[in-house]
Parts: sequence; structure tokens; C-alpha cells
Amino acid sequence: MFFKNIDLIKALYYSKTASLNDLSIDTGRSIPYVTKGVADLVKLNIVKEIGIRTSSGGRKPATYSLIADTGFIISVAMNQFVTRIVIVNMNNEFVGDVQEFELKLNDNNNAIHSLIAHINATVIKSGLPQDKFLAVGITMPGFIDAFQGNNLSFLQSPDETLVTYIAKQVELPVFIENDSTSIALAEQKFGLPIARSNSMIINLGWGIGLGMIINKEIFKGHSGFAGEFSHLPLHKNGKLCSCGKQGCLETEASLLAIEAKATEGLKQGEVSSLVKYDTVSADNIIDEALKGDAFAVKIISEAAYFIGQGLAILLHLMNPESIILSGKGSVIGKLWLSPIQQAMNEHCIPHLTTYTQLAVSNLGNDAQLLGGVTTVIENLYKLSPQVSISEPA
Amino acid sequence: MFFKNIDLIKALYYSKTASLNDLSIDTGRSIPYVTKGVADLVKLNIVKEIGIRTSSGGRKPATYSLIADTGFIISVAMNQFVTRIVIVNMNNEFVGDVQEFELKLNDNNNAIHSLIAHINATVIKSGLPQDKFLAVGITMPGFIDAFQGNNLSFLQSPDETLVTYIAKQVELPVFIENDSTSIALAEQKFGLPIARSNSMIINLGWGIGLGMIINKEIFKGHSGFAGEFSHLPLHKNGKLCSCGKQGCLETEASLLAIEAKATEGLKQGEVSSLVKYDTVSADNIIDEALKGDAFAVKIISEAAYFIGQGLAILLHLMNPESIILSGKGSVIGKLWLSPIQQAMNEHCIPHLTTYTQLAVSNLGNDAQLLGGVTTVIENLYKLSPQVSISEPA
DNA sequence: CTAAACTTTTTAAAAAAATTAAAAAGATTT
DNA sequence: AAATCTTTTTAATTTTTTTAAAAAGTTTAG
Repeated sequence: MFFKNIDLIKALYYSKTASLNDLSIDTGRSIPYVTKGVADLVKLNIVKEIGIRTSSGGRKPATYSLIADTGFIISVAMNQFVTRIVIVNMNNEFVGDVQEFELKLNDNNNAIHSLIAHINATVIKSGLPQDKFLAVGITMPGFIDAFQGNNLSFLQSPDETLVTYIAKQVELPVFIENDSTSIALAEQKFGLPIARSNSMIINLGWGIGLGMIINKEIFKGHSGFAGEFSHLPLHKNGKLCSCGKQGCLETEASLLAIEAKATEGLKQGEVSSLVKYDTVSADNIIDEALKGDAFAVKIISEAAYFIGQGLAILLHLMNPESIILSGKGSVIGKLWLSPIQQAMNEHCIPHLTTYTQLAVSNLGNDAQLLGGVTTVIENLYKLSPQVSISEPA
Repeated sequence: MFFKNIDLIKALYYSKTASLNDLSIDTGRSIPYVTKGVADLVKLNIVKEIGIRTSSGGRKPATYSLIADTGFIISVAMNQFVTRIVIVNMNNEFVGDVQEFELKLNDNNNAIHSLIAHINATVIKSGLPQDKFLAVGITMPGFIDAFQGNNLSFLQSPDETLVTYIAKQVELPVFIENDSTSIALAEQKFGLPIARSNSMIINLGWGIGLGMIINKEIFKGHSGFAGEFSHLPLHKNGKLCSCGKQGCLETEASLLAIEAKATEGLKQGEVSSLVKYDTVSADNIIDEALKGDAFAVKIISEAAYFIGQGLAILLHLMNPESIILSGKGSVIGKLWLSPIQQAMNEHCIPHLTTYTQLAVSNLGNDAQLLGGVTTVIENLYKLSPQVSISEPA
């Protein structure tokens, strides 16, 4: 589709509209370089001039944007139980509704075929021609080798990599990324400005994921295992974790642990509006906590306090500009905030917490879907140019 | 002294001798650029061609080095009780002996003047002319603002910054850096190759310092507080830490804690060769442990195990290529290794430890002195050129 | 209210640096 | 021993940045 000036397209995608000056800063390239590049992109009908912006005492700059329907991205956000799919245009706007359906990742041989069928259905339903789609960005839990395109934990594919397998079936390029990593990228690119440079982004989900933005880059460690926040050995509770170890943070603080605690509490006769459910799900607890049920609030607060203890450790080591609560659980962000802040204050050296802002994401449940988009944008340079080769004269 | 090509000088200093190709890789600049730059430096008598190196099937490259006596650096390594000074040439060789003297940092109004006197004495004793010295690199504990040149914990100077105050008195440029940070830089530049890109460097000293190398850069966090390993809240022992909190790692695992435990143990009647000392110092414990004293080995092992517990957390979060044990305490590195490794294995998710190498520094007690040198080299670009301005024609 | 002074953006010209291509020097293979 | 292959060095070309100048606004002073 486009081969040159990928860096300009990336910067324009993330900023939505920008002046030549903005683009020069965002890409780290000189103004003449950017000027030439944008002129080329305008000629190719990929970028258009939007208009003139106000200025604070000087010439008004021309501003540019990507043309919305130049291309479309398919974002697939998976968790252990549910998958969502949405089509996104070049102005980062959702096109059509978000498709949501159940898809169990554990012990499900059919998962990969179900996923492919849903992606293909989405393409067809959209009515858009196949060649308008740039790529599919899949985000999901598990240990993911984004470079090779494999998930070592879920969705094994025979012989070839997961990404090539799916790509063949959907006839589109496919990129894959870990859910927490993708959420961190989404927060960095589309979230609060304090998440841009040095930020710890917590994915409150079935586990407790962490994506680290260090010096404006996502950090994955030497072999891709960095950010294993969920398995920090902080508790002497003897509870066995899925990882095989005991006392991991997630045995006390994940949504799964919260579900288990609620079920156990109700069995012990706790008074709560949760009794009306046959089996209590995390969603039920969130709902009732929002309505003010004391028991639901209490077990969430307890979990939050443990997370805050873990964050205190993160603060000592990383001294980030911000900690962002994101992911599924962040829709009840306000409920987590105060016990987390309290635990951080209690466990940090004096004044340390004053240097880090704790905030709830403004992207809510869209974070992972936007993360899938980011995954595609970051890999744009890998898309082979579909050149129509003209005959030599 | 030299204004252009500082990047080449830096690369040459760290590699000691290098071909044009090596320098191109190390500096990230093109070969023509490096070729031109080195030719200029040779003309200025800063660099000389050393000879021709063997090659694996191709033309033999010319190799270059800095000229040893072009300039000299004064490195000052301080800890809570003792300060060391040495002069280092442009080939990273110590010139003359390392000066060592007692200098208490706590509650000592005279500390700063004593320090200045010793630096000046070193200059005079060397017999080298003042203008041959490039700068003084001071490394010491405390929270240091390297950019402003202040130490917020020790050596307060009135009105002006610590660095300007000392610079005036010694009539040389002065740079300052935190001891653990400087040790990490020394390990990265002069130590084991596994410490180059992603490494956690532990400074086993009166506290337990940490310097983090992330993506080939030292990482200090958003406001300079990153790497507070010593104060990780890992213990529920009720012991008050110097930071004002309770249960910090250093209350169990620093050399100070080890001293306290030994003294207490002897009072309880432990059998040990340590009984022969009036008051037991960390050095005594190290000596006797090396000689095989069971009690000394035991309390060091206990501390090591706690450090290993802390390192397990670091492994989960950072997934580094290596962990390097450095600093004063690393001279008994072998004694720490096995309990640390054991604690790491016990507290990490399965297989995680296989991705990180644990090693003892090969720089030993010189690490901090070399760190002072690195501090100067990294700030070389700040040295104002002493140009002899010629009259316009 | 208008002209001068100041800011910011855009365009143009010059300089710097990187990329590509070619040549040189040596090691390895046939 | 000649031909082939590697690596380093030099040269030519292209790309990119830096610097300077011009253009288009805003703000301030009289």
C-alpha cells in the first residue's frame, strides 16, 4: 500500500491531526524532510490537509490528517473466555459495532477455527473489499513471541506459526501481541499524557498484567518475560498458583481470586446482594460493588490493597511518572484507587509516592481493542508493498 | 581540549583499541564519518594508529587507540567511612597508587574540606601539570542530582552547588554520581560482556545498591529515584530502617545488618573466631568467612538468601540478561552465590532463572573507581573547549 | 488605529552524513 | 599458483540536516 514514510504515517495515526512541526518533533526528523514526505503522501491520496490551526503569536500552521478510508485494521481482543472484534479506520475510529462472543482459550481444540471464522465473517459483513484491510491485530493472554508470531501458552498451531496459519485462512497479514503489552501501548499512544514516557500500566483482568513503558518504549526484557507482576512472590498464604508456585500476588488479587473469595464468603453466610446469583462471576461482583453492596466492595478493596503492596515495590524499583489502572477491571477504577494509594503510602519510603501519579485509564474497556490497532501500526513497515510493476520502457 | 568527535573518543576509551569498523558499530555512525573523524584526531595527537590486526579471511584492519598521556582523570570513590583517590590515563590505566583515607560522611562538617585537600594533594604529588587533568569524577552514596551537581544526602555546600564549590577549590571541572549508579556504568563499560545491554548490578556495600542497565542505558527513573532495592518492603521484622520505614530489605541483608547480627550472635555466645575482635567490623567478618569460620559464613549466607529473595522480584519484573554482584562485598562473591541462587530458584516461576545469569564482578573493589572515570567520560562533551582564538585575517 | 517588533511557519540554499559502488588487500579454495 | 571469496578502505552519489531567508501572523507601543 505505502512503503516509504511509514514513520510519518505512524505519527499521524497516533496524533490524528498534526502540523509539519508536530510531525518533525514526533518523528525526530528535520522539517524539510517531513515537508517533502507529507507532500508525497498527499499526492498518493493517503494524507490530506485539514486546515489552518490557531497560533500563539505567529504564522498559523497547516494541519494534516490521514484519509479515513485509505485502509482498515481489524482488531481482535481476546481473554480467557470472551473475544471481541472491531474494524478501525485510519482516523482511529471504530467502523460498525464491536462483535463480542464467547471463546474459551483453555482446553478448546476448536478455538483457533472459531476465531478464524469470526474474523472472516467480520470482513464479509463489513462489505468492504478485502484489499482495503491492512492487517489483523490479535491481542491475547499468554507468553507471546511477537516476532515469530506464536503464542506459547494458547492456540497452538501445527507445523507453522500461529500467525502464518491464521494469515493463510483470513488472507490478510496478521500480527499478535500479549494483552497487557498491547494495553500498555494503547495507553501510551491514546491514553493520558502522563503515560507517554515512563509508566507502569496495570491490566486488571483475570490475572494482573503489567506493561512497562520505559523511556518511551515498551519494555519486554532480555527474553520477553519482563513484567511478570502477577507472579511476584509476595504472600505466604500457601495458595497454589497456576504457575506452579505458591504465594503469587495473583492468588490474592486477580479477578479469579476475587471470584473465589466471594463464593467462599457467601458460603460462610456473608450478607450480600450477591446471594441472588447461582454462581458468582467477576462481572456480578463488579456490578454489585458499583451499586454499593458492602461485601462486594470489601473483597475488591482487599484485593486492591494487595495490588498496592505490589505497586509499592514497582515504585521503589522503577520510579515511574505514572501508574495507570487499565483493562477490564478498570471500569470500577474509582473503587480500587483509595486502597491502592493507601497500601502504596504505607509501603514506600517517605515522599516516594509523591513523584508518581496513580490514575484510572480513560480508555476503559476499549484499551485492548486499541492495543490491537497499535500492534498493527507498529508493524506497518513489515507489510510488503503491493506494487503494480510497470514494464520497462 | 577536544570539542568535536567526542563520541569517537568515548568509544575508543571504552574499547581501548578499535578498528574503524568497530568504531562505526560502537558509535552508530557511518564508516566514512568515522574515518574522517579518526584522521582528524590523529592529526591532533589525541589518537594514534596502533598497528594491523588479524582478520578472518579478508583485508587486515588498522587499529587505533587513544594516546595515554593526552589527559588524566581523577577518580574519587567515597563510601560512608573511607575515600579512595586515583589518577587514570586515557588508556584507562591507574597512574600511581590508589590513595586511601578515612573520611566520615555522617555528621562531619569538615568532610568537604578534607576531600578537597586530598584531591589537591593528589594533583601536586603526581607532578603532572594542572592542565593535563580533564576533570574529577566523584562517586558517593546518597541521592545525587548528577545534572545539577548536588548530593541531597551528604556534603551540603552553602549557596552554590556541591560541584561548583569543589570545582572552584580544585580548579578543575568536577562531576558527581551515585556510587551504585557509577558501579553499574563501570560494569557495563569495563566488566563482563553479559552486563552490556540488560543487567541488574548489585552494589554490596553498607547498603545494598542497585544500578539498572536497560536497553544499554543506565536507568534512573522519572525523577532519579529508580533502583531503591535496599528499601524494598519485604520483611515483617519490625526493624526500623534509616529511611524511617520498617522491614526494608537492608535491615536484614546489608553489611551494616550483618555487623549487627554478628555482634548480637557473639553476645549470645556463638562459637566463632570473631570473638578475638573488640568490636566486630564487616571487614573482620569477611576475613573470617574467607578463612572458613562457620558462624561468619552462616550470617553472610542468611543475608545472601534475603538478597536472593529480592532478586527474585527483580527477575519477575525486569527479566535481565544478567545479575552482577559488585562493590566492596563482591570480593567474597563466591560465598554469596549459592544461597542467592537458591533463593532465586525457590521464589521464581519455573524456568525464569534459566534466562538470567548470576555472576560476580571481575572488577572487584576497583569497580567504583572505574565508575568515577566513566562519570567523567560520559560528561566529556560538557568540558568547554580551551580554544586559543586566532585573530581574523 | 497603525506601524514596528516579535513569533511561528514555510521555503530555499548550503553543509553534513549516510548509502551505494568501486577498489584494494588479504585469506581461502581449487 | 590462480581464482574466488572476505574484509577493509576509498570514492561518488544520494539523502538528510543545518542554516539562512522569506512569508504570514500576533502583539505591543505610540
